[in-house]
Amino acid sequence: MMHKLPVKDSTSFFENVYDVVRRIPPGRITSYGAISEYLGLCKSARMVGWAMNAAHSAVNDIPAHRVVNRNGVLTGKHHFGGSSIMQQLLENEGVEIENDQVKNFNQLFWDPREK
DNA sequence: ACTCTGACGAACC
DNA sequence: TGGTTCGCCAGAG
Repeated sequence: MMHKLPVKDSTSFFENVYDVVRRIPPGRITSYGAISEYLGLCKSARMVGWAMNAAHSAVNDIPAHRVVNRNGVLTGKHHFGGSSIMQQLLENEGVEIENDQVKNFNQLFWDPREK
């Protein structure tokens, strides 16, 4: 049978985003754009951030704090229930942050294609 | 069916 | 250098 696909299947871009984010190693960070590019949504980085917002509601252990924008700025920090929660989560992993921006962004950047 | 909204990013002025 | 506009497209109202 299976004439129809399940309501939500693994091809859902939500799942794809979550899967990538979950693979971000602690102490590393990546960008919305990198994820969207990796998923073939290259010009739809907004969708990634939007999926993350949905993930926030979900119970999943999604390290959303490891996803920042292309400049390494913690643009999503206000979605963690506090103004500095995201920053503290990152600092707790050894990521240095200054003025809401990740220091050594280029060095800590994790490319989804790495592994 | 339509309009508005976005945790982005790049182009444009 | 920096603010504005546009593209992207799925959800919500």
